[in-house]
Amino acid sequence: MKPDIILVDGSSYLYRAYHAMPSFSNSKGEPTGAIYGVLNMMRRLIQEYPQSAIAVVFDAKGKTFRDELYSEYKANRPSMPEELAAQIMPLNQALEALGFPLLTVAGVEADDVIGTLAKQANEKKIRTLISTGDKDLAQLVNENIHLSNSMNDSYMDSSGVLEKFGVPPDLIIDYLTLIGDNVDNVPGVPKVGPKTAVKWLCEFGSLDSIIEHANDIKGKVGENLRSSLDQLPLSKELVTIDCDVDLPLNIDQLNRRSIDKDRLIELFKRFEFRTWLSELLAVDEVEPTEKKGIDQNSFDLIDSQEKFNALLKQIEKENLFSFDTETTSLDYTVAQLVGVSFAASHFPPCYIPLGHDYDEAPKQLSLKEVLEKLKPVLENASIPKVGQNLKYDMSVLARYDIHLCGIAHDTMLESYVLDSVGSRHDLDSLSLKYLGHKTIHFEDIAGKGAKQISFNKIRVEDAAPYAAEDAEIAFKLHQTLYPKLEKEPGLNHVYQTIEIPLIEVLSRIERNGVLIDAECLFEQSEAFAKQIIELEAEAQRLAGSEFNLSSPKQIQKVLFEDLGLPVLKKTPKGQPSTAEDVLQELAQDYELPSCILRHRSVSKLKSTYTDKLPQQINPATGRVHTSYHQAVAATGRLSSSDPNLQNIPIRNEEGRRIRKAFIAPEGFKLVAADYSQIELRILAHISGDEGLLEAFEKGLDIHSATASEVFGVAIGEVNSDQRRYAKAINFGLVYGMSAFGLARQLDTDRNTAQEYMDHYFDRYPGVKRYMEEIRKSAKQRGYVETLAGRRLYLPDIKASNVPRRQYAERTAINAPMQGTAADIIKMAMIKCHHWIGMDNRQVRMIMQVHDELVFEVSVGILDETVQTIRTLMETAYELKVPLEVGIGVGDNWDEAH
DNA sequence: TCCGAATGCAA
DNA sequence: TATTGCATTCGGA
Repeated sequence: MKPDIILVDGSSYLYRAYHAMPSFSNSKGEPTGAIYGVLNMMRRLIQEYPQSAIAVVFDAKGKTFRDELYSEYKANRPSMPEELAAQIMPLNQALEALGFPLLTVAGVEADDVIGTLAKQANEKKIRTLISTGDKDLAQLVNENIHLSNSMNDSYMDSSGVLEKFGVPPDLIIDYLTLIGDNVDNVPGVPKVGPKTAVKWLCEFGSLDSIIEHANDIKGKVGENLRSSLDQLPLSKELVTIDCDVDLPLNIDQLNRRSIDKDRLIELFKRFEFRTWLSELLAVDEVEPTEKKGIDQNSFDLIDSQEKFNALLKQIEKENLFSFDTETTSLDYTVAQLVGVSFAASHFPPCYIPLGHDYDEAPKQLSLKEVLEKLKPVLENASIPKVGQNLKYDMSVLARYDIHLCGIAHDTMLESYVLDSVGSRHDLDSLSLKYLGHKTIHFEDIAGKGAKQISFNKIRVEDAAPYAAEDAEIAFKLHQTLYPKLEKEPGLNHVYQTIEIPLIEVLSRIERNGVLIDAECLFEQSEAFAKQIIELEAEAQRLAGSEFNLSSPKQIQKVLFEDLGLPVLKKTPKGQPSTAEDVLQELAQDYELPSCILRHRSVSKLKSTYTDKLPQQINPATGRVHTSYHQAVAATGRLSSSDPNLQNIPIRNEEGRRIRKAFIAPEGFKLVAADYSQIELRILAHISGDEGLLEAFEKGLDIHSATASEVFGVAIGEVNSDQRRYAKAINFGLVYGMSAFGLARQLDTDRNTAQEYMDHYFDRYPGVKRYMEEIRKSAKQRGYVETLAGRRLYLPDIKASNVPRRQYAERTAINAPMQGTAADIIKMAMIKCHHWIGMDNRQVRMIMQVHDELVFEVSVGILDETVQTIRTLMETAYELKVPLEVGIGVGDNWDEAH
C-alpha cells in the first residue's frame, strides 16, 4: 500500500532513538543523540515514502485520563532521563523547521491522538500508515490503516497482525487485556502470556466469552483468571486506545509545510550535525568552506615543462608538502600511476596528469621524466612529507623504483590516534568532520558499480580538481589535526614512535608477500569437493528432502520445522540458530546436525581458503600480497584483508593442512615467532597482582598455575579438566567476562561459574582491584589507555542503557590489554625492520598475526637470525614480567609452529 | 547489484 | 550474556 498519510509515533521514535544511538552531545555538552536518531528515521521515512504526507505525534507532559482511571498506571516506569527530556524541545523545533505538522495534546497519550486520526482516516478511506514501535497500536489496523515498525522494518496489515500476534486486530484489545502490560503497569491475568491468551481467544472468540466461561478453565491459570475477573474491565479500558479525543487538527489538515531552511541551518549548527549541515548548504550552492579557504577553482594544472620546473623549485622551498598519487587501481600490486598532486603553504594545489589515455586525452608530461625529477625529492629523508594513507603511495612508487622517504605525517593516522572510533579515517570523512568541507568523491568523477571507470580514463579536466583537492585537503587536515595531537603528549608519542615508523614496515611486508604452494591447495580443493558431494547426499537422505546446506534458512526449516528438533538458541534477530554450538548439542541425539557441521567445516575451508588463495597469487611475483590496515581496529591492532592472512586455520588437522601451503622459497626457512601469553602478562604487569607476577616470574604454565590456585591443588596435581577450566577463566578475564558468559563457555550453570570467578578473585586480589579501578577510571575520564599511551574513548561508559554500558565496561577491561599487546608487537616490528635494513635478500618479514611475526630466513644464517629475532621481540618493551617468545622453524607455516 | 544477516576462521 | 577483526553465502530489495 502506498499510504496517503503517515502518522509517526514521535514518542516511540524518541525512546528508540535514545536507546539505539550512542549518547552524542555537541561541544557545549548538550545531548543530541536522540535528536539525530529521530531525524535520521524521518529521513528514511521520507526516502521510502516520498509521496506521503507525514505528521508527528508526541505524548504531552502531565497526567492523562488513564492516570485518573488507575493511580498505578505507568507506576513502574522510571521518569524520563534528563538527557532525553532535554532533547524534546530542540527536536520539536527541528521537526517544525522541516515542515512536519506536530501534535501534542494535553490529557491524552500519543496513541489516542493517533487512534482518533486513524478513525477519521478510515471513515474517509484515507490510506494511512502508522509508524511506531508500540505493539498496542496493532488494535487500530484495518483495511485502510496499516502499521510499520521502523525498528525492524516490519510492515503489518490485518493479516500481518494475525500472523504476528495470532489474533486479528479487533481482538488485540482483548489480547492485551489478558496479558497485561508490565511497562505500563497494567495488570493482566497472572501467568497468562501471549500463548495462553491466543489459545483462549481462539477457543472462546472474545474476552467477554472467556469471562463467561471462566469456570470451565482448569488449573492454576483458571484460578488466576477467576481471581482477576474484577480487575479485567479496568485493564481493558486502560489498553483501549481512545479514538474520539478532541484534536486541534483533523486528518485532512496535516499537509507538510515548506522547509524553514534558515531555521534548520541554525539548529543543525547548534547540534553540530555537520553532514546534514553541509548537505543543506550544498543545495544552496553556498560555499560552505570559505572560512577554511578551500577554493575548488584555484588549482594549477601542470602540463608543461616550465610549470613543472617551477613547481619543483617551490616544493624544495617548503617546510612540508603534501602529495597524493592517482592510479588505476586500489590494489597496490597492480596499480599504475596516472598522475600526482601536490599542496603546501606557498603555492596553489596542483595536479600533474601523466597517464590519462582515453581518446583525445591532452598531451601530458612524460611519466618517466617527471618521476626522474621527483625521485630525489621523494627519496630525500630530510624533505618532510605529509599525505593521507601514504603506505599506499609508498607501495605504488616502489614499483617505479622510487623509495619514499621522509614521511613526516599521515593524516589518516593522526585521526586514528586522536580517536580510533570517532569516525572513519578516509579523506572524505575527515574533511567533512574536521574542515566542514564536502570533497569531490571518487564516485562523482568515476561513476560507481559496474560502470565505474579507472582513473586513466577520467578526463583531465575532471581529474585535476579532484586530485588537487585531495592533496590540499590532506595538507589542511594536517594543519588541523597535528596541533590537536601536540596537545596530548601521550598520543603524539604513539603517533610519532609507533604509527608513523610502522608505515614503511607494513609497506615492505606487504610487498614482500608470502609464497603459496598452489598445487597443494588445488589437491585439497579436489578432496574437499568430493567430501562435499558425499555430505550433501547424506544430508538429503537424512532429511528426506533436497535443500541447500549452505543456507542457514533452509537448514533451519529442515531441522526445526520438518524434523521438529528442539530450538536451543535464537539468533539476534529471533530466528532459530543453526550455529556450531547448537548443532554440536543436537548432534548428541540426531545424525543430521553432525553431517551439516562436517559440510560447513569443509565448504568453509574450500571456498575461503583452498579455492581462493591460489587465485590471489600475483602473477608478477608469484606470491600473495595482503593489505594491512593501520587505522581500522578500535584497540590499535592491525587488520588484514585481500586476502585476510590473520585468520588462516590452525585449530584442527584439516585446517592446518592449509598452513602447509604457506611455504618458504628454495634456500629459506619460515620462522614463526609468537609472544607467549602476552595479554595475561600485560594483565599481570598492569594489575601488579603478586600471584600472577610470581607465576610468570617462575616461568610456570599459567593455566595450570591458575587451576592450582582456583581449585586448591598442587600445581603438579592439576588434572586436564581443571586446566581447561582455568584456561577458560583466563581467556574470559581478558575479555571482561561475566559469570553468565563463563558458564556458557564451560557448559555449566551460572552459580558454579560464579564460584570459580569468586575463587579466582580471592586468589588474585590485585586483578580484582584492577578490574574495578579500570571501570571507575574509564567512567571518570571517558577513555582507557594502553601502556604506550594509546587511547580508546568509551562514550557509552555512562549510558543509561544497561547492555550498552556493560559492553563499554567490557571494552574498558579488554582494550588496555589487547591494545598494549598491539603496541608491543608494533614496536617489535619496527625494531626487526631496522635490523633487517635495506638489504632484504637474506631475511624478510612477511606476516603479522596479532601476536606472531613470520619471517623468511636464508638457511645459511638461520640460527643466529632466530636468536636475534627472539631478542628483538623480547626486549621490545619492558614489563614487570619477562616477555617470552616461542619460535618455530620449518619449510612451511604449519611446521614452523 | 547492493546490503544485512548468519556463520565461522584467527588472535 | 566474552574482545578484536574479515570473508563467505543467502536471500531480499
